[in-house]
Amino acid sequence: MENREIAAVFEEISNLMKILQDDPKWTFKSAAYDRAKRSIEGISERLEDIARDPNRKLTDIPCIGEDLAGKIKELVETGKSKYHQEQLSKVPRSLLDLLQLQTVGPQKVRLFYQELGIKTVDELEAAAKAGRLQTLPKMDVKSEENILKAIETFRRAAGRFRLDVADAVATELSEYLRRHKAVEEVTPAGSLRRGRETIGDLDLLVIGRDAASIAEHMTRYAGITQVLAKGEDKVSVKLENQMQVDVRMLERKSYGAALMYFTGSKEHNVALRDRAKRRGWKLSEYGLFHGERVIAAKTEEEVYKKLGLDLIPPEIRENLGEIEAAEERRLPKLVELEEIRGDLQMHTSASDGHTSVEEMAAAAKA
DNA sequence: GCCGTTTTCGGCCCGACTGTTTTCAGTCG
Ligand SMILES: Nc1nc2c(ncn2[C@H]2C[C@H](O)[C@@H](COP(=O)(O)OP(=O)(O)OP(=O)(O)O)O2)c(=O)[nH]1
Ligand SMILES: [Mg+2]
Ligand SMILES: [Mg+2]
Repeated sequence: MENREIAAVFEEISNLMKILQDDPKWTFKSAAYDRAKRSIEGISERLEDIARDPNRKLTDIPCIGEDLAGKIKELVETGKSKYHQEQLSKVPRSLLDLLQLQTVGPQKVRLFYQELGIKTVDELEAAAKAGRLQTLPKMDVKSEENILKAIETFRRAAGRFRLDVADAVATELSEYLRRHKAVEEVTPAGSLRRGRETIGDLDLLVIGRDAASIAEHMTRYAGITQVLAKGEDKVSVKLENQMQVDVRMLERKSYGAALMYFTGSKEHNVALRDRAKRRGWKLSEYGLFHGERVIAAKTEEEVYKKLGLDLIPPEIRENLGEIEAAEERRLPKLVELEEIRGDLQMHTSASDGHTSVEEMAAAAKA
């Protein structure tokens, strides 16, 4: 069984828990399955190999404890997890699709299912078109329209974008934003700044004087098909190529804390905020605070320093040990673009090449 | 369900936007 299949099972368990809500600690357990899923996705080695190796421990993997190690073993050995199957048997599996829709979370999935017996996206669409959703508590015409839009988006299933594609869009949008006179600085953040291979959406941090007029400027960009949300501090839009763009406006005095927040990852942010909290402080996108007093906010380096950490490069901000390394001043020195002299790839007779490693080496020497 | 320079039990990040909330719930970043 492949890692991504195991991750998919954990994701389903997490989502089923949110829908079922029959475990008193479902919020935390669901989050634990989520973290385990993300942790597994970041591992290059096959879990199956670790599970079968008597000298290795699955519990050495972050966010995997005794229980989840057992479930991984069970999945590797039998291809199934009893607990997963049990949870699946309680509700129709298609409810998991509903949870993928924007503006539809666990509470609404439960509401639609319990009140109207809605099990599938098609059934939800029919109910929305018939105006049956707006009669429900916490619902109205607008949220019903939003759901119909979300269903359209879901059917087009944009998926994730390659880093270079997202980078090109970010460059163009940044140029557009900078044309507005209230904009002082635009910094691409999120998974793009972390240099991930694929990008789910574009996150742009904008420093400027007049957030409201910047938001207005953003929503007038020509390539926009839908404005998902627009408030005083942030705007979310959908572009023609189905890419979502989240634009967050903040003041320059918060630049460092803001960039840390918007660069993430989520897991890294949660770990840092927890660390601040333990020290009696509070960390948010506005800064690091002791009560009302600002301890640090202007630069990333200052905020990390006050937290007792060396500046962590965006590429490794995943809460997979980098915080401990930064604390002990043993962060790795990452390879820089200028240091890359070229790209070399060779196939030898060990796989599908024609000559042996020895012959290749001899030819290279000659 | 995981995890530990305050804990092996008892916590688990913090804030913006939307809708109708009249004091907040749900969803999302
Ligand atoms: N503190 C905190 N920050 C969050 C949370 N969710 C997202 N963020 C921050 C960190 C993320 O890197 C950043 C952008 O959110 P995204 O959902 O776009 O995630 P990201 O860009 O990391 O990945 P993506 O490729 O878009 O799926 O916002 C959260 O629940 N808490
Ligand atoms: Mg993103
Ligand atoms: Mg985003």
